[in-house]
Amino acid sequence: MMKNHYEKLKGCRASKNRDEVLFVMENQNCPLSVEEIYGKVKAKNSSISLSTVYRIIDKLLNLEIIRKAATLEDNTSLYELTKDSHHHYMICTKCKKMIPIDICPIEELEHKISDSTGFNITGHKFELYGECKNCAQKQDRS
Amino acid sequence: MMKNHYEKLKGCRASKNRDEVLFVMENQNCPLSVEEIYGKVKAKNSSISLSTVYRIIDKLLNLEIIRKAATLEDNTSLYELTKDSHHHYMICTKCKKMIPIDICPIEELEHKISDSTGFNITGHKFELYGECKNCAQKQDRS
DNA sequence: CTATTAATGCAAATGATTTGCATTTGCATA
DNA sequence: TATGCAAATGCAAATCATTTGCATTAATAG
Repeated sequence: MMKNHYEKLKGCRASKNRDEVLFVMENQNCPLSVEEIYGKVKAKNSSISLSTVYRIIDKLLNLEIIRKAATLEDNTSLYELTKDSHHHYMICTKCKKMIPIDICPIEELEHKISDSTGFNITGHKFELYGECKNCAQKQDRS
Repeated sequence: MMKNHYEKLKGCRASKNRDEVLFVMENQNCPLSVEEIYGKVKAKNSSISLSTVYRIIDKLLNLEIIRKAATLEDNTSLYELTKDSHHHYMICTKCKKMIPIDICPIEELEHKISDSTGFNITGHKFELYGECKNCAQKQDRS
């Protein structure tokens, strides 16, 4: 029975399923879809239902323990722990590999734009799509 | 019967529906969803089916007469004419109003990132979300 | 004018996500 | 420790944007 160390979960009732989801997300180096999390939790043994994963994700989002990290071109959402540093991704449209981009060109822009428009910016989306080196090479052969 | 002036449609068979869709998009100052286009075309008179609009959008995308301009937080896609200049939007999460941003911080970045990673960047997504001045004021009263 | 095939309409399928509802379970408290 | 309530869960059904199968209509090449 793992003990989680999330201050933000203080008010919450204990839940094995939620712990499993968090465990999966802790031990991952890139954002995951709900379906992937579901698969990984089940693979470990635990029976869990897909809708439960969705509800856990929803709760973790509200508690800001996780954030939506990116959206694939097919609109599948990917999530990552908030404690991981903020960054954006380059997403290969072929193999779906995600490469973190260490630059966030947006934060400084937000202020400028916010000031000049009176728009209260609460979030932003920034993703690059393309082909990773691997997939580009594969295609050369065809 | 309007005559369209799209070189790119040369190979295509004439279609009143497609003309209507293009007409709607021409006379619009912000990106539209498929549902909105559908509504506007029908409002004018013409009977058209939603799936036809989807197919027309698909074709216009392929011909690069339109592009996907943004995606709302609920994943609805919005489209605009390619001939309109490339820009991004600030989207009010309350009233859905879209305010174009005249800066695209990404194009110059793309080269840098492309060079350093070997990633062949073909597209990007950049959107700001927040509350517009109007909606922020309304909320103050509550 | 006629054959070919793109364009269309309609209903059903998809796929991610959400929700209703009955059941289980954590946990505070009697 | 027993009891009750609310949160967590499972399952199936509902949603919602988008796609697709299939039969029909219509544009246009020859």
